[in-house]
Amino acid sequence: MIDYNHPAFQYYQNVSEQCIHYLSIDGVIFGFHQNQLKVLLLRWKGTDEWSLPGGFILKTESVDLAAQRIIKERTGLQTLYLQQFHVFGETVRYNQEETWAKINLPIQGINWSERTISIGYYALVEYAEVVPATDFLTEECRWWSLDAIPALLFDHNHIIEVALQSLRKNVGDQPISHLLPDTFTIPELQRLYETILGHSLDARNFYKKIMAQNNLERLAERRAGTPHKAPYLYRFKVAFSER
Amino acid sequence: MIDYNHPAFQYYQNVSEQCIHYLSIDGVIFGFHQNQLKVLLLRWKGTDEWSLPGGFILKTESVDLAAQRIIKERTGLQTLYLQQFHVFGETVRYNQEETWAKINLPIQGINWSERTISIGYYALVEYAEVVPATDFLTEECRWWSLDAIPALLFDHNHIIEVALQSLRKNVGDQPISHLLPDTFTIPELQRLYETILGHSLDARNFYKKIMAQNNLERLAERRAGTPHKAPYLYRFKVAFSER
DNA sequence: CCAAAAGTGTTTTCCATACACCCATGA
DNA sequence: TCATGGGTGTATGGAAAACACTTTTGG
Repeated sequence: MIDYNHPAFQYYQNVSEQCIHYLSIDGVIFGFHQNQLKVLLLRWKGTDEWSLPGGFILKTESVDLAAQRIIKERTGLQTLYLQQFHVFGETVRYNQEETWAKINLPIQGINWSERTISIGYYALVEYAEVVPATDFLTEECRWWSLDAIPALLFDHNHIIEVALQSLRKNVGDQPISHLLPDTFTIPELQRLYETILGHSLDARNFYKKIMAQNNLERLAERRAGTPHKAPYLYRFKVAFSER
Repeated sequence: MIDYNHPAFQYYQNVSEQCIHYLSIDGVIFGFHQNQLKVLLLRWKGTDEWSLPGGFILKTESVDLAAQRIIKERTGLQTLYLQQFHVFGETVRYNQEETWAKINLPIQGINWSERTISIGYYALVEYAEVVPATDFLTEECRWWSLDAIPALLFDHNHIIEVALQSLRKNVGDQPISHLLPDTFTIPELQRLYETILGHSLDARNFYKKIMAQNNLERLAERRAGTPHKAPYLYRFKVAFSER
């Protein structure tokens, strides 16, 4: 049952010593590219199975910092906007046998998680700055469009769903700027809101509302290389983007 | 250091075996009485120190059910409206030595929590139905008005603050009816909203807004025994209160 | 009759929505 | 020149806010 030479064995042994049992973190990393909201997913070694990035909390580490560490490792980012959004605490969150069979790991015999309570965090990151990195259990890390996400391992489809609902509900408070590059156009910003909210917005009303907040400054340049009329570039005013 | 005969020792030994380490639940139980928002607090045996009710999660129990169990034990209620609102995961949430000295318990030597991550839940309950009950570590359980809460043990003042912010933010979605008795008056309902929101409301606008939701039915009777004009009694319509 | 709270309607303001035309650009 | 998306103002409707007087009751 247990392959003591499997790298996962060593990993879980370390985790078992240094981390808090029964508890994990799952990260829903949102990015925005080509007018689509994306999440970063990992493909497990030797399989076609995908999951969210996640990890465990060191006994000496705050939960927020654990989430940062875990997500920094997958994105290469130094600074992160993170938001805790839900604790998934059911005793049976998914079919364990089925899942372990899928990921082909000899960990069902290890005295680690009969169950796991997961604290969900979502991150808002700038797509272009992310350098996706796998961990040693996975062999591919890449962005998926929200509307094309496959059936994931564990209950991760559900977690993404809850993360999105939470983001949607709180979109007014959140620093959406983190999802965008330094400069962007108003139509791009509108697509972002539309994708998060899940419905289209009126361009004129959107423009008015955004401008009323007085958070953007228009640059002299316009976006070059578009097939049509070149849109102006904007940037979040510093006081705002520093939030 | 360790008094093996102390009842707390036995308790923590059981907890240590059956419950998840490093993790706890704290409950902010909101009630409403005499036009004031209240929370249920516990006084620790032989001290003047108060804290929120809390407890631990059985290894075999879902987090939501653990919260229900813990709060049912302190309130005697059979049904509860509960809302998970935040995870408090700092490594140092309060001064442990100081706190343990205050509560006068010989648990600092027990191999239990170097730290505790706490999942915060708030409950909305009907004040009059609650029969406050102590646990074996405490000798008094009673309601405190939100604006008269003393300095509490642990970081519980902070937890209440965060719970209140969360309730305030979500007040529109929450089943406020759980905080009220079966029948109540419009001014009472208004006081409740005012207390949660932290500012006063215009009675005429409030009346219009509440009535526009079409959730209340006016009863034939009025509230008796008031020193002034007797207000009508109302009740939430069944379809609404069943939510 | 006086003090205090209950009960109620109208006006105004503001925010959200609906809506259409011209402009710039690349193909 | 045409197709496509960018950029912008005005008018309307509905919700929220401002606002005051009459009614009821106990003392």
